[in-house]
Amino acid sequence: MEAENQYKKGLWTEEEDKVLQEYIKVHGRGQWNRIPKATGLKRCGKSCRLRWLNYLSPNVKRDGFSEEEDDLIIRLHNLIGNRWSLIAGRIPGRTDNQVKNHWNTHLCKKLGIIKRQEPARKLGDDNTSKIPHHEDQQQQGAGAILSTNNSNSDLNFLMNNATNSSAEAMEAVLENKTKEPALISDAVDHHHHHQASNEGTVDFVDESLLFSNDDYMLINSPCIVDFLDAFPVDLMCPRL
DNA sequence: AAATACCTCAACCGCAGGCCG
DNA sequence: CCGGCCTGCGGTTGAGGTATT
Repeated sequence: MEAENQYKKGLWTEEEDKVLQEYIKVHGRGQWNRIPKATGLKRCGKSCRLRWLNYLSPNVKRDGFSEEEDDLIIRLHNLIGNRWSLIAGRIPGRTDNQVKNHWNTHLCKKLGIIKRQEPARKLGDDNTSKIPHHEDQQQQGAGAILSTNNSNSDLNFLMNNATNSSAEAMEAVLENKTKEPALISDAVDHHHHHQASNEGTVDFVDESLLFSNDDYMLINSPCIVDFLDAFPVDLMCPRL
């Protein structure tokens, strides 16, 4: 209780920023909880981390979002839902907070998405509501199916409701995800094949394959761009 | 010019998961 | 295995700025 009160809240001052920057210049990132003790800064470690990651880090871009970035965010959101850190990780210079704010303030409006008042339907809880409503898909994007929790039960749901060929594709992807990370192109091929033979259905791809390793799955790589092109917004949100 | 409404985004909060002793 | 600590994530809040009345 008392320990919490010793920390300041609210906007950071230039002075505080300088102190934090100096500390990180010398000691590097991490060990956030040591910062208040080491520097005398009246901020908790969590606050220091957030300030650095969202504002002070030289990697953070401060200018407005470009059309390309918007497009990327929309596509990724349709694929994986509110996984802001994953989305931000694919957009150089953007933080999860920036992406989240940008989505909530600009892109929602742009897409005409209305936030639902009722709690999100829990997958697996209710058999009668397992298949997403068309209306829901319109409002939140099919990616919202995956947004709350990509648990095994969700995965089972997806598998159960996928068409045979897409389920096979998923299985193939899952089998290979621990071995060859770049099998995404196979998934895309599979998708194209499936799309050609089965118009109007929605395929699924395991996000852990997509985002499992930062070293090889850069969003700007031809591979991931191909993949995103294979999942256009209108496919994921059929009547958007 | 003042009051009010609206918008944006930095920061906070609570929770979950990983790590370590 | 358990508990404590740390980090990271997503949802939410609210201060400050801007637009409107």
